[in-house]
Amino acid sequence: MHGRHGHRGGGGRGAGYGRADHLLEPALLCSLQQGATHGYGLSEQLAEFGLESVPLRRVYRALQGLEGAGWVSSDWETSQTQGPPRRVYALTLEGRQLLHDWMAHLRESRAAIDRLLEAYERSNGRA
Amino acid sequence: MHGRHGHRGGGGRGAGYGRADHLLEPALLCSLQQGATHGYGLSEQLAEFGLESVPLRRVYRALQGLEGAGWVSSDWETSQTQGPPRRVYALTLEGRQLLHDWMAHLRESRAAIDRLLEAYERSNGRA
DNA sequence: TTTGACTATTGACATAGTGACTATAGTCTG
DNA sequence: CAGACTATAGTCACTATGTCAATAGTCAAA
Repeated sequence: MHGRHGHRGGGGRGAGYGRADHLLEPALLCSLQQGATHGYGLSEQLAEFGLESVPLRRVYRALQGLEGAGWVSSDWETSQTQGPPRRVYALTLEGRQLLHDWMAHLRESRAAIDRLLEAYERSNGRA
Repeated sequence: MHGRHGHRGGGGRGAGYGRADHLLEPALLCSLQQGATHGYGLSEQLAEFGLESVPLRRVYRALQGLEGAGWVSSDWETSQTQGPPRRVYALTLEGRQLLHDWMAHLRESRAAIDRLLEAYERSNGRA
């Protein structure tokens, strides 16, 4: 049996074994924690996390997935835009919980990376 | 095949956002650095890196991919096994270089995770 | 010697995730 | 009006992964 972190029913994203998986979704949720925004704007905020080169298409898809799972909700904003209508996303309560869990998961990922890095330097006889 | 891993040289390469991805391949290369082994054995060694729940099938596939790219090489070992013949993998020189690059990449991933974790704790008003 | 547990690798098919290209459409500036 | 920028989404091809199962050798107990 796999030690997956199975909670939250949305069948979708199977993070599976991979400790150090996508940073995109957690980064989006983290941004949304500071206030609702639309995908295009979020895409620009990703630079803060070093995710500046994530394709826009992927940001939108991630948001659609997050919404499908109930972790964010969206509404159209038709005025006050600098272009066509925007779909503005907001964190749901469940999303807030997920974000919390996700952060714990990331701490594990970081620990796994550390173990690997240490093993490399050890067996490498130091650089 | 495994398109990515544009690594080495070209600063460009599509990466960038995919920071914290697979630990499996680097972990395999890291293990192989300490001596050649077969997939089944490697699969057991993965526990050291916290990757105990990676499906065997995936380990084999990863090794096939690594070999296809020239980063490891393999030979059959028919005697001295505790079962059927084993395919024993060894790091190539290119694999050694890749491992080095990969570790640098992992340090970046680690930093990205840190940034995210910090942003979370900051905007979260601390837990 | 047959059975079952463990070792060991791989094939095949379905499905999920991604990249690249394309379509649509509103706003703003000149 | 043209053209740049804002803003979101469809589609298709390719890749990665999950899952089930096939194959096969060794070893120890019944």
